[in-house]
Amino acid sequence: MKLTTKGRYAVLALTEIALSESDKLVKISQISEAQNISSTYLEQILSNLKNKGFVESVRGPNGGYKLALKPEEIKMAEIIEAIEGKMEPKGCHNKDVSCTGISGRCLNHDLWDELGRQIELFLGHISLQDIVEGKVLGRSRVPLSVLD
Amino acid sequence: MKLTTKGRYAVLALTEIALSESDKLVKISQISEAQNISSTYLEQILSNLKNKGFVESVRGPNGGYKLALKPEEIKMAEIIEAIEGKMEPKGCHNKDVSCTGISGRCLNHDLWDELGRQIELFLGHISLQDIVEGKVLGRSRVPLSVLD
DNA sequence: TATTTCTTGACAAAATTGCTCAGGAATAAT
DNA sequence: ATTATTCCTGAGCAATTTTGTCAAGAAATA
Repeated sequence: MKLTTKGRYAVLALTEIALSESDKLVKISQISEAQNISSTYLEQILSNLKNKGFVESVRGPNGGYKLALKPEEIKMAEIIEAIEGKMEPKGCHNKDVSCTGISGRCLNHDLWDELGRQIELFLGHISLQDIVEGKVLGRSRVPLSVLD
Repeated sequence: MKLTTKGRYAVLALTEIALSESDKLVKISQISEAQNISSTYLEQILSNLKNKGFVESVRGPNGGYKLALKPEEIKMAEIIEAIEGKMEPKGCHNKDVSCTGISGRCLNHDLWDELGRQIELFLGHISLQDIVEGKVLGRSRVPLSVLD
Protein backbone atom coordinates (compact mmCIF):
# COMPACT_ATOMS: atom_id res chain seq x y z
CA MET A 1 0.00 0.00 0.00
CA LYS A 2 1.39 3.34 -0.95
CA LEU A 3 0.26 6.90 -0.64
CA THR A 4 2.82 9.61 -1.26
CA THR A 5 2.69 13.28 -2.14
CA LYS A 6 2.69 12.29 -5.78
CA GLY A 7 -0.73 10.72 -5.41
CA ARG A 8 -1.99 13.60 -3.34
CA TYR A 9 -0.67 16.12 -5.86
CA ALA A 10 -2.49 14.22 -8.58
CA VAL A 11 -5.78 14.53 -6.74
CA LEU A 12 -4.99 18.14 -5.99
CA ALA A 13 -4.26 18.89 -9.63
CA LEU A 14 -7.38 17.17 -10.87
CA THR A 15 -9.42 19.02 -8.28
CA GLU A 16 -7.97 22.27 -9.48
CA ILE A 17 -8.89 21.42 -13.06
CA ALA A 18 -12.35 20.30 -12.04
CA LEU A 19 -12.92 23.55 -10.21
CA SER A 20 -12.40 25.66 -13.32
CA GLU A 21 -15.22 26.18 -15.76
CA SER A 22 -15.76 23.08 -17.82
CA ASP A 23 -13.77 22.89 -21.03
CA LYS A 24 -11.66 25.81 -19.97
CA LEU A 25 -8.01 24.88 -20.14
CA VAL A 26 -5.94 24.97 -16.98
CA LYS A 27 -2.20 25.51 -17.19
CA ILE A 28 0.38 23.78 -15.07
CA SER A 29 1.62 27.18 -13.93
CA GLN A 30 -1.83 27.96 -12.58
CA ILE A 31 -1.98 24.79 -10.54
CA SER A 32 1.58 25.27 -9.46
CA GLU A 33 0.88 28.76 -8.18
CA ALA A 34 -2.49 28.01 -6.64
CA GLN A 35 -1.20 25.00 -4.75
CA ASN A 36 2.42 25.97 -4.37
CA ILE A 37 3.78 22.81 -5.95
CA SER A 38 6.86 22.62 -8.14
CA SER A 39 5.70 23.06 -11.72
CA THR A 40 8.29 20.69 -13.16
CA TYR A 41 7.14 18.03 -10.75
CA LEU A 42 3.55 18.66 -11.75
CA GLU A 43 4.50 18.20 -15.38
CA GLN A 44 5.46 14.61 -14.66
CA ILE A 45 2.28 13.93 -12.79
CA LEU A 46 -0.03 15.49 -15.32
CA SER A 47 1.74 13.82 -18.19
CA ASN A 48 1.06 10.57 -16.40
CA LEU A 49 -2.57 11.44 -15.77
CA LYS A 50 -2.92 12.22 -19.45
CA ASN A 51 -1.54 8.84 -20.49
CA LYS A 52 -3.96 7.17 -18.12
CA GLY A 53 -6.85 8.99 -19.74
CA PHE A 54 -7.94 11.30 -16.97
CA VAL A 55 -7.14 14.54 -18.75
CA GLU A 56 -6.62 15.87 -22.24
CA SER A 57 -3.94 18.38 -23.11
CA VAL A 58 -3.48 21.19 -25.60
CA ARG A 59 -0.03 22.52 -26.36
CA GLY A 60 1.03 25.98 -27.29
CA PRO A 61 -0.04 29.39 -26.07
CA ASN A 62 -3.27 29.34 -24.13
CA GLY A 63 -2.94 25.58 -23.92
CA GLY A 64 -3.35 23.52 -20.82
CA TYR A 65 -5.34 20.63 -19.46
CA LYS A 66 -8.98 19.74 -19.08
CA LEU A 67 -10.75 16.69 -17.77
CA ALA A 68 -11.26 13.86 -20.22
CA LEU A 69 -14.13 12.48 -18.13
CA LYS A 70 -16.93 13.91 -16.05
CA PRO A 71 -15.90 14.63 -12.46
CA GLU A 72 -18.40 12.10 -11.18
CA GLU A 73 -16.78 9.41 -13.31
CA ILE A 74 -13.34 9.85 -11.79
CA LYS A 75 -12.87 7.91 -8.57
CA MET A 76 -10.10 8.56 -6.06
CA ALA A 77 -9.02 4.93 -6.11
CA GLU A 78 -8.41 5.12 -9.85
CA ILE A 79 -6.29 8.24 -9.55
CA ILE A 80 -4.16 6.85 -6.78
CA GLU A 81 -3.74 3.53 -8.48
CA ALA A 82 -2.76 5.19 -11.74
CA ILE A 83 -0.11 7.27 -10.05
CA GLU A 84 1.16 5.07 -7.25
CA GLY A 85 0.54 1.67 -8.74
CA LYS A 86 -1.62 -1.17 -7.51
CA MET A 87 -2.02 -1.38 -3.78
CA GLU A 88 -0.57 -4.74 -2.94
CA PRO A 89 -1.38 -6.85 0.08
CA LYS A 90 2.30 -7.25 0.93
CA GLY A 91 1.34 -9.43 3.88
CA CYS A 92 3.49 -12.38 2.87
CA HIS A 93 6.87 -10.78 2.58
CA ASN A 94 8.60 -14.09 2.14
CA LYS A 95 7.36 -15.40 -1.15
CA ASP A 96 9.42 -18.56 -1.33
CA VAL A 97 7.85 -19.87 1.85
CA SER A 98 4.43 -21.35 1.23
CA CYS A 99 1.55 -19.31 2.50
CA THR A 100 -0.30 -22.09 4.26
CA GLY A 101 -1.10 -20.62 7.61
CA ILE A 102 2.02 -21.97 9.27
CA SER A 103 2.95 -20.01 12.33
CA GLY A 104 0.40 -17.30 11.84
CA ARG A 105 1.85 -15.87 8.68
CA CYS A 106 -1.38 -16.04 6.76
CA LEU A 107 -3.45 -14.73 9.57
CA ASN A 108 -1.52 -11.54 9.06
CA HIS A 109 -1.78 -11.80 5.32
CA ASP A 110 -5.55 -11.64 5.71
CA LEU A 111 -5.25 -8.52 7.80
CA TRP A 112 -3.25 -6.49 5.31
CA ASP A 113 -5.25 -7.88 2.49
CA GLU A 114 -8.44 -6.77 4.12
CA LEU A 115 -7.02 -3.38 5.00
CA GLY A 116 -6.11 -2.83 1.37
CA ARG A 117 -9.63 -3.80 0.37
CA GLN A 118 -11.03 -1.41 2.94
CA ILE A 119 -8.99 1.48 1.58
CA GLU A 120 -9.83 0.69 -1.99
CA LEU A 121 -13.49 0.43 -1.14
CA PHE A 122 -13.41 3.80 0.52
CA LEU A 123 -11.50 5.58 -2.20
CA GLY A 124 -13.44 3.77 -4.90
CA HIS A 125 -16.67 5.36 -3.79
CA ILE A 126 -15.49 8.93 -3.75
CA SER A 127 -15.49 10.82 -7.01
CA LEU A 128 -13.84 14.04 -8.04
CA GLN A 129 -17.31 15.52 -8.01
CA ASP A 130 -17.70 14.54 -4.35
CA ILE A 131 -14.44 16.33 -3.61
CA VAL A 132 -15.50 19.46 -5.42
CA GLU A 133 -18.81 19.47 -3.57
CA GLY A 134 -17.13 18.82 -0.23
CA LYS A 135 -19.17 15.70 0.36
CA VAL A 136 -16.38 13.67 1.87
CA LEU A 137 -16.49 14.35 5.57
CA GLY A 138 -18.22 11.94 7.88
CA ARG A 139 -18.17 8.93 5.63
CA SER A 140 -16.33 6.66 8.02
CA ARG A 141 -18.44 3.94 9.52
CA VAL A 142 -17.65 0.94 11.62
CA PRO A 143 -17.98 -2.16 9.45
CA LEU A 144 -21.29 -3.86 10.14
CA SER A 145 -19.67 -7.13 11.08
CA VAL A 146 -17.94 -5.77 14.14
CA LEU A 147 -21.02 -4.22 15.62
CA ASP A 148 -22.67 -7.41 16.85
CA MET B 1 -0.14 7.61 6.99
CA LYS B 2 2.56 5.04 7.27
CA LEU B 3 2.70 1.30 7.14
CA THR B 4 6.07 -0.32 6.70
CA THR B 5 7.51 -3.76 7.34
CA LYS B 6 8.38 -2.63 10.83
CA GLY B 7 4.71 -2.34 11.70
CA ARG B 8 3.88 -5.59 9.99
CA TYR B 9 6.73 -7.36 11.78
CA ALA B 10 5.38 -6.04 15.05
CA VAL B 11 1.98 -7.55 14.39
CA LEU B 12 3.63 -10.72 13.19
CA ALA B 13 5.73 -10.98 16.33
CA LEU B 14 2.80 -10.35 18.62
CA THR B 15 0.77 -12.92 16.73
CA GLU B 16 3.55 -15.41 17.20
CA ILE B 17 3.62 -14.75 20.92
CA ALA B 18 -0.16 -14.92 21.15
CA LEU B 19 -0.16 -18.27 19.41
CA SER B 20 2.02 -19.92 22.03
CA GLU B 21 0.48 -21.22 25.20
CA SER B 22 -0.35 -18.39 27.53
CA ASP B 23 2.38 -17.38 29.95
CA LYS B 24 4.89 -19.47 28.08
CA LEU B 25 7.87 -17.33 27.12
CA VAL B 26 8.68 -16.88 23.46
CA LYS B 27 12.24 -16.12 22.43
CA ILE B 28 13.25 -13.72 19.70
CA SER B 29 15.11 -16.55 18.02
CA GLN B 30 11.88 -18.52 17.79
CA ILE B 31 10.02 -15.69 16.11
CA SER B 32 12.99 -14.99 13.90
CA GLU B 33 13.12 -18.60 12.70
CA ALA B 34 9.39 -19.10 12.39
CA GLN B 35 8.90 -15.95 10.37
CA ASN B 36 12.31 -15.64 8.78
CA ILE B 37 12.94 -12.14 10.03
CA SER B 38 16.32 -10.80 11.12
CA SER B 39 16.61 -11.41 14.85
CA THR B 40 18.56 -8.24 15.50
CA TYR B 41 15.87 -6.25 13.77
CA LEU B 42 13.23 -7.99 15.84
CA GLU B 43 15.11 -7.03 18.97
CA GLN B 44 14.50 -3.39 18.24
CA ILE B 45 10.85 -3.93 17.53
CA LEU B 46 10.16 -6.07 20.59
CA SER B 47 12.08 -3.75 22.83
CA ASN B 48 9.83 -1.01 21.55
CA LEU B 49 6.71 -3.10 22.07
CA LYS B 50 7.84 -3.74 25.60
CA ASN B 51 8.29 -0.05 26.35
CA LYS B 52 4.82 0.58 25.01
CA GLY B 53 3.39 -2.03 27.36
CA PHE B 54 2.31 -4.72 24.94
CA VAL B 55 4.70 -7.40 26.16
CA GLU B 56 6.75 -8.30 29.21
CA SER B 57 10.24 -9.70 29.03
CA VAL B 58 12.37 -12.07 31.05
CA ARG B 59 16.13 -12.16 30.59
CA GLY B 60 18.51 -15.02 30.91
CA PRO B 61 18.27 -18.68 29.91
CA ASN B 62 14.73 -19.75 29.09
CA GLY B 63 13.78 -16.11 29.03
CA GLY B 64 11.73 -14.43 26.35
CA TYR B 65 8.56 -12.45 25.86
CA LYS B 66 4.94 -12.87 26.75
CA LEU B 67 1.91 -10.69 26.27
CA ALA B 68 1.30 -8.07 28.93
CA LEU B 69 -2.37 -7.86 27.97
CA LYS B 70 -5.04 -10.26 26.82
CA PRO B 71 -5.04 -10.79 23.05
CA GLU B 72 -8.53 -9.33 22.83
CA GLU B 73 -7.31 -6.15 24.47
CA ILE B 74 -4.63 -5.46 21.90
CA LYS B 75 -5.92 -3.66 18.82
CA MET B 76 -4.07 -3.47 15.53
CA ALA B 77 -4.35 0.32 15.44
CA GLU B 78 -2.53 0.55 18.75
CA ILE B 79 0.31 -1.67 17.59
CA ILE B 80 0.80 0.21 14.36
CA GLU B 81 0.60 3.56 16.05
CA ALA B 82 3.11 2.52 18.70
CA ILE B 83 5.60 1.37 16.10
CA GLU B 84 5.06 3.71 13.19
CA GLY B 85 3.86 6.77 15.00
CA LYS B 86 0.60 8.64 14.69
CA MET B 87 -1.07 8.44 11.33
CA GLU B 88 -1.27 12.04 10.24
CA PRO B 89 -3.72 13.52 7.80
CA LYS B 90 -0.93 15.17 5.82
CA GLY B 91 -3.49 16.71 3.55
CA CYS B 92 -2.29 20.27 3.95
CA HIS B 93 1.34 19.99 3.06
CA ASN B 94 1.84 23.71 3.03
CA LYS B 95 1.33 24.80 6.58
CA ASP B 96 2.10 28.49 6.19
CA VAL B 97 -0.77 28.92 3.77
CA SER B 98 -4.06 29.16 5.58
CA CYS B 99 -6.28 26.16 5.24
CA THR B 100 -9.44 28.00 4.29
CA GLY B 101 -10.71 26.16 1.33
CA ILE B 102 -8.92 28.36 -1.16
CA SER B 103 -8.51 26.63 -4.47
CA GLY B 104 -9.65 23.25 -3.31
CA ARG B 105 -6.85 22.60 -0.91
CA CYS B 106 -9.09 21.80 1.99
CA LEU B 107 -11.44 19.70 -0.03
CA ASN B 108 -8.48 17.41 -0.38
CA HIS B 109 -7.58 17.80 3.24
CA ASP B 110 -10.95 16.33 4.11
CA LEU B 111 -10.31 13.38 1.86
CA TRP B 112 -7.03 12.32 3.42
CA ASP B 113 -8.33 13.11 6.82
CA GLU B 114 -11.30 10.87 6.29
CA LEU B 115 -9.18 8.13 4.79
CA GLY B 116 -6.98 8.16 7.85
CA ARG B 117 -10.05 7.90 10.03
CA GLN B 118 -11.33 5.02 7.94
CA ILE B 119 -8.09 3.11 8.36
CA GLU B 120 -7.90 3.78 12.06
CA LEU B 121 -11.48 2.71 12.49
CA PHE B 122 -10.81 -0.53 10.70
CA LEU B 123 -7.60 -1.37 12.51
CA GLY B 124 -9.04 -0.18 15.79
CA HIS B 125 -11.71 -2.83 15.73
CA ILE B 126 -9.46 -5.78 15.05
CA SER B 127 -7.76 -7.38 18.03
CA LEU B 128 -4.88 -9.77 18.26
CA GLN B 129 -7.45 -12.34 19.27
CA ASP B 130 -9.31 -11.78 16.01
CA ILE B 131 -6.08 -12.38 14.13
CA VAL B 132 -5.36 -15.57 15.99
CA GLU B 133 -8.87 -16.81 15.32
CA GLY B 134 -8.72 -15.82 11.68
CA LYS B 135 -11.78 -13.63 11.99
CA VAL B 136 -10.49 -10.87 9.77
CA LEU B 137 -11.57 -11.77 6.29
CA GLY B 138 -14.69 -10.24 4.82
CA ARG B 139 -14.95 -7.29 7.12
CA SER B 140 -14.90 -4.69 4.41
CA ARG B 141 -18.20 -2.96 3.87
CA VAL B 142 -19.26 -0.02 1.81
CA PRO B 143 -19.85 2.89 4.15
CA LEU B 144 -23.57 3.31 4.70
CA SER B 145 -23.59 6.88 3.52
CA VAL B 146 -22.63 6.06 -0.02
CA LEU B 147 -25.29 3.43 -0.51
CA ASP B 148 -28.27 5.74 -0.88
C1' DT C 1 31.70 -18.61 36.13
C1' DA C 2 29.77 -19.47 31.72
C1' DT C 3 25.84 -19.26 28.96
C1' DT C 4 21.74 -17.52 27.53
C1' DT C 5 18.78 -14.02 26.61
C1' DC C 6 17.15 -9.35 26.47
C1' DT C 7 18.76 -4.02 25.97
C1' DT C 8 20.62 -0.08 23.91
C1' DG C 9 22.73 2.90 20.81
C1' DA C 10 25.42 3.88 16.92
C1' DC C 11 26.06 3.17 12.34
C1' DA C 12 25.29 1.95 7.36
C1' DA C 13 23.52 0.02 2.99
C1' DA C 14 19.65 0.20 0.07
C1' DA C 15 15.48 1.94 -1.52
C1' DT C 16 12.32 5.52 -2.09
C1' DT C 17 10.81 10.10 -2.48
C1' DG C 18 10.62 14.37 -4.27
C1' DC C 19 12.23 16.79 -6.76
C1' DT C 20 15.61 19.56 -10.71
C1' DC C 21 17.39 20.06 -15.20
C1' DA C 22 18.03 19.85 -20.05
C1' DG C 23 16.40 19.35 -23.87
C1' DG C 24 12.48 18.80 -27.31
C1' DA C 25 7.90 19.09 -29.79
C1' DA C 26 3.57 21.21 -30.87
C1' DT C 27 0.77 25.17 -31.35
C1' DA C 28 -0.62 29.93 -31.85
C1' DA C 29 0.19 34.77 -32.36
C1' DT C 30 2.87 38.07 -34.80
C1' DA D 1 8.79 32.27 -40.74
C1' DT D 2 9.77 33.52 -36.21
C1' DT D 3 8.97 33.72 -31.65
C1' DA D 4 6.71 32.86 -27.44
C1' DT D 5 4.19 29.70 -24.99
C1' DT D 6 2.95 25.50 -23.36
C1' DC D 7 3.14 20.57 -22.86
C1' DC D 8 6.43 16.23 -23.02
C1' DT D 9 10.16 13.10 -21.83
C1' DG D 10 13.93 11.12 -19.68
C1' DA D 11 17.99 11.41 -16.94
C1' DG D 12 19.86 12.33 -12.82
C1' DC D 13 20.37 13.48 -7.99
C1' DA D 14 20.06 14.94 -3.01
C1' DA D 15 17.57 14.06 1.12
C1' DT D 16 15.08 11.05 3.67
C1' DT D 17 13.37 6.77 5.18
C1' DT D 18 13.64 2.04 5.59
C1' DT D 19 15.73 -1.93 6.93
C1' DG D 20 18.62 -3.59 8.71
C1' DT D 21 23.91 -4.80 11.14
C1' DC D 22 27.15 -4.52 14.82
C1' DA D 23 29.15 -3.94 19.32
C1' DA D 24 28.90 -3.73 23.93
C1' DG D 25 26.48 -4.62 27.96
C1' DA D 26 23.13 -6.16 31.71
C1' DA D 27 20.38 -9.58 33.94
C1' DA D 28 19.31 -14.16 35.02
C1' DT D 29 20.19 -18.95 35.45
C1' DA D 30 22.61 -23.26 35.72
